[in-house]
Amino acid sequence: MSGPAATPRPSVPRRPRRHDPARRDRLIDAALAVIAERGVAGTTHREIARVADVPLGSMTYHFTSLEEVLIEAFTRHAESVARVFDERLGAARDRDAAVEAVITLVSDDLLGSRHDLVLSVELYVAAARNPVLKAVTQAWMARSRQALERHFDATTARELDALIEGLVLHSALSTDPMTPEQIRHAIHRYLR
Amino acid sequence: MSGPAATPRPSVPRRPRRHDPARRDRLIDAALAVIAERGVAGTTHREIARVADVPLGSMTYHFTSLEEVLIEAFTRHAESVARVFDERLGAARDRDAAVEAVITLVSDDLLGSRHDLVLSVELYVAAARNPVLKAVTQAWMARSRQALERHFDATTARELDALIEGLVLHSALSTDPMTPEQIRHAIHRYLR
DNA sequence: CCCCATTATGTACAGGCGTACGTACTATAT
DNA sequence: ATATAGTACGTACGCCTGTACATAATGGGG
Repeated sequence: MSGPAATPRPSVPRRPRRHDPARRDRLIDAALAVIAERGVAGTTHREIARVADVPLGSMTYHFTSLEEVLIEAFTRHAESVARVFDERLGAARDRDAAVEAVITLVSDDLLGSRHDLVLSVELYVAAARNPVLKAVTQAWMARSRQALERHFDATTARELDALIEGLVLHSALSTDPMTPEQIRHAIHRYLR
Repeated sequence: MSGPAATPRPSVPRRPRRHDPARRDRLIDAALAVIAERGVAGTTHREIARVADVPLGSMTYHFTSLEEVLIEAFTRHAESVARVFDERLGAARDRDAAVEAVITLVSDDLLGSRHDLVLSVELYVAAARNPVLKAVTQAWMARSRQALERHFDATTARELDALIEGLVLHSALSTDPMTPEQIRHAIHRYLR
């Protein structure tokens, strides 16, 4: 019989170590996926680790606390949405084009992704209790308003921003969300 | 020496039993207070019991689960806000008065209470994952729209409702919330 | 090529959680 | 006055959590 030297079969096999330089980034994306699916309340170290397929210990190595994970995740989300906002409005060359950009923004970008929609509302709630997240939210809002001010005066930009917020949230929670035509109608009526 | 009959000093004194018929109601209000202060995520049987000053066992006696507590609490919140909505708009006798009612609603009733504000956003998030709470939210929205339709056509009512939502949420999250004059300006501009 | 700082991995621990349940008390109907 | 249903109270159990930490492996700078 062969000797006991033939890999004594450890009761719990240690999984092979992986070379994974972008792991921290992946963890932040995994966190966003978990938040979108289960909410901040259901977001745990273990669940994020499961989704990203890394051991639990990896979470505490890359982040000092769960709060840090949430902050990094929401910062990334806000940045991502704000960038789309900037791009759409930056590409508009006159006021009419800007109005169309806003309609597309609401109908396609914001309402098109349930993922992003849920993340935004989760951020609003979290921001109510975490000063850092509140700052993240405010920076995001300021950036949106600034993008609108490329085409509209300050007062209009602020009010239009609020209207966008309302249209999106309202549609998100409704059984029959507003159609793109209805979105268009509302925005045109306000800007008429 | 006196016999051991002289109340043998139980190591943990049992608190006196109280006659408390309205306890279940109080628990729902306590739940709303906890949700407003700590969020749904921080709402536990024990915390609600602490706030209401009842033992833990009282929670499981009056409610079959924590989810039931949340549903009852949010239902009460929605009902309370909807009632104010109804009353304000019901008292308006013409369209101008209705416009004023909407402005008061946003400036005073909705933005005036941080408590209610937080509860509403918490409900939105919870509704994204709980079908019962989603129904509660939708019934509330339908009722608001119906109240508006006493004075405005259906399309205007829906759009105005969205604008209200946006103005409130936007102000709630901002460092410098909109003043009543700014609220008035936005609503008049949309309805002009 | 080798060293070692960096990264990966598994596990232990203390605390909080929802829920179940046995017991004690009391208001009310009889 | 007594029986009973309803309510109040305390506590135990198993599970999951965030976090700390000991150990192992690797790849890039000298």
